Amino acid sequence: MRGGVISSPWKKSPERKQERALKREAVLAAAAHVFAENGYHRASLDEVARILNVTKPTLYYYFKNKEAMLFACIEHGLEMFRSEASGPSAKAKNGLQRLTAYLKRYAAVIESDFGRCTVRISDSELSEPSSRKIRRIKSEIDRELRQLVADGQADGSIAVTDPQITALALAGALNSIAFWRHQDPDLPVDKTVDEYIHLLVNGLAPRTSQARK
Amino acid sequence: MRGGVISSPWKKSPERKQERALKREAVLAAAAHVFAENGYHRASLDEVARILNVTKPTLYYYFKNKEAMLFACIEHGLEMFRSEASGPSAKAKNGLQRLTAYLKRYAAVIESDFGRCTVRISDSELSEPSSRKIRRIKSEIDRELRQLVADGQADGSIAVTDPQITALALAGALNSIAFWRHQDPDLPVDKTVDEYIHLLVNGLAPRTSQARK
Amino acid sequence: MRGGVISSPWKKSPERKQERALKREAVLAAAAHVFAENGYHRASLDEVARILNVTKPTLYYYFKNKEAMLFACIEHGLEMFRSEASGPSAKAKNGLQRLTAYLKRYAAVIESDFGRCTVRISDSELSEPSSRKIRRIKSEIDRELRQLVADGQADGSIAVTDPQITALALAGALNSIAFWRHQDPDLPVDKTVDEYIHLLVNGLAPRTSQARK
Amino acid sequence: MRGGVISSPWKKSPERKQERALKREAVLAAAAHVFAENGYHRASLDEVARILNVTKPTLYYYFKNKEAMLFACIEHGLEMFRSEASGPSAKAKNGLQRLTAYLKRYAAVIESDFGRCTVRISDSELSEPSSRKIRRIKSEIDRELRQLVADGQADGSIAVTDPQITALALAGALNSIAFWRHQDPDLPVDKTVDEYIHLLVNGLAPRTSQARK
DNA sequence: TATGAATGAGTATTCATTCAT
DNA sequence: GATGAATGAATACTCATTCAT
Repeated sequence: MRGGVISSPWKKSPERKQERALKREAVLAAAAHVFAENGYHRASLDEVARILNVTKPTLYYYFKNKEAMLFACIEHGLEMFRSEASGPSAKAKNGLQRLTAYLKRYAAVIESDFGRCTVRISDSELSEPSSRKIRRIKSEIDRELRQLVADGQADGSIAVTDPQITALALAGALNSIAFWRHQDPDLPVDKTVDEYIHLLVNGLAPRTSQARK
Repeated sequence: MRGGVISSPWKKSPERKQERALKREAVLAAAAHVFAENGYHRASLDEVARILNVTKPTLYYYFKNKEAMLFACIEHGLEMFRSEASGPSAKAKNGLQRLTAYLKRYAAVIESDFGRCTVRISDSELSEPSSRKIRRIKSEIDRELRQLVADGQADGSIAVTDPQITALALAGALNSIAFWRHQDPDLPVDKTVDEYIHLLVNGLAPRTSQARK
Repeated sequence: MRGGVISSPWKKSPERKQERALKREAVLAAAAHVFAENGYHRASLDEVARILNVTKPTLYYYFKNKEAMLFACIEHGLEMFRSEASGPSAKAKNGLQRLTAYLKRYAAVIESDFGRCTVRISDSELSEPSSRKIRRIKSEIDRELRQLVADGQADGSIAVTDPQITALALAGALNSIAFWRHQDPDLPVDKTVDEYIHLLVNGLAPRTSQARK
Repeated sequence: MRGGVISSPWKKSPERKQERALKREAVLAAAAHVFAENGYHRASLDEVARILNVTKPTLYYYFKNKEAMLFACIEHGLEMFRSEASGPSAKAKNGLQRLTAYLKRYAAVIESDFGRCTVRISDSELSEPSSRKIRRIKSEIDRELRQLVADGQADGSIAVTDPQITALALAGALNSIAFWRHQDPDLPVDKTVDEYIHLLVNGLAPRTSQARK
């Protein structure tokens, strides 16, 4: 069905020489896809296996658990967010510009299966230890975002009162893309993200002296 | 466990005089709570029943299905959004003020179990006919929100380019509250909502002539 | 739905003065209908109640059990068979004629809900004591039928070797009507029964000197 | 309990080498047994599993559904009827002889679990699509039987007026064996079938010139 | 008498997970 | 490395039955 979306290293025909790591990644990608689409509980390992042209037990060769898969997916997604965070924003002049650039990259990550599944799936689906780890990473990301806001406050390019809540609001607004995106494939993504960010940067209220973006 | 959260008309001791409607509402409230907490699939009717001090089949006396419960929850949640929409915003002068007032009430609804479960649970959990009904109502709400934005545009109190995407962004930002709210009970709700709305109204970028809210 | 088939003494409107016996009969008739249509296990008391415009617990005022209803139905059905057995066949001259007349009446009973449910439903659905009672009555009926065959043998009007098995075959052939009758409502009943009996009397093989019926 | 009736390829001790097809057949045989004994609704998959020394979910490895099991049972039963139909009756001289031979084989099939469950269980237990398929096959079998009767009419070896109803009566008489057979294990089967067929061929009425079978 | 309300027992079904091969 | 086969645990749902009113 969606078999085309993910390319499987098993391929039914025997190119079966790939290294374990590669296959593990393929499993992860397939899992991310299914998790992103259905959420954790509605996602079935049968479907993951089917996408990969593999049988279910095979998945257990690469992951201990369904939960381990979810954990790896989220971890990977968070990694994407973090690596994007430290992206090529050096050239940007001030805090607001750096934040804006970051938000764009953040939105791009959300478009991916890993991003969507990271954003959509609640930590509470995981066991306490895993959940704790994830929350730790998430709060680091939060902190980074908050820091960007604070930086902007410091250099006067951003004017808000509470950086923490602002960070939540920013993330929340962008995260929401993960939820309706796949149902509403008509809306052009790029334009949407730009509009989102424009709103967040400029606000609803009209500006007398347009210092637009 | 969470037995305290919901007050049950059964109460083990037989004050069994309540009308069916009341009990049905209690079932609904319990279901909304469990759905909001766990999502649809992870929610078990056993837990709903336990909260109410009732056995599972009793639930079927009031609802045909698990799905029927979810449908009623979402319908009820949407009803709350809609009735709030037509709230006391008459006094507000311009479009932006009316929109702001609306967003505040919207955020209040999200705080409730019904609101949270309406926002958190994807339509795709429902059967096609039910899903269609829900989507219809949701798009009406969307339209109302969009209309508020457009009104503001018309009277010059709101400056955005695309009212539709703006509406999505506004809703998305507020909806995100439903996802972390219960995990992070430290943050003060009112302040959070105010900050959210302040951000959305004024944007990140500082305003030269502060015409604050 | 099938509410029209059975006339209910409750009638929603209050002619509620009938005697218990009458109502009990109505319950029985409704039960027989549902049993005949669906078999014992697929038959639900909800449907019986619905037909009667009554609630389920009411049925328990007239019968102890679902099983008691079935027992009564079968008992009643068997009673019909037996009373028909002793019908106006006195005028018939010989054993074959009396048997033929009996088979016709037997077939008529099978057409009724009681007959159908008596024939369709296996004794093994009942508890041992009830089942035993029913089997006793059934074997009496068998014996009567067998006797009719034997009588015919005695007066030379019937030529078979084993009256018992013959009786089973006769009953079996007619009973089969109960199974396809309601699905195939096109076939004319009378003609069918006549044809059945003609076959049983004359056999497949052509007769040189047609001493028809 | 009835564990002895069906031999299970699982056998608790692991001779686990059998092919899937074999096991699937074993499941089917067990299901047929339980269906034949209890009817569809009273039959529980627990019992099927118990007979096979297997857990219930295992059954789902071989069949999608309880209904799928029933469908396969009936289909298999019908297949038996059809393959018997085209049995070694070539040597038979005339239509009546061919029909008689067919009826004997038909009766033999009815003795089996598949035959009994095919005959005992109403199509209406199946979903519409399945039911339709079954009805189609059944009517083919009916047609074959009818054709045999008609052939006999044509060559003068059978004298009846309506071949269709005659076919129904013949099948009905034999089918009835499926209903009392297991309750009355004393009666000798072969003799019973012979007697049935003798009755159907020669009729009750004595023949002046005995052209017996 | 009749009913609303509730329940216990049973049943089909799903799915993550294991294990021998 | 991969799979066929099997399972345990959970879960939604049905239905006959009871009981207070």
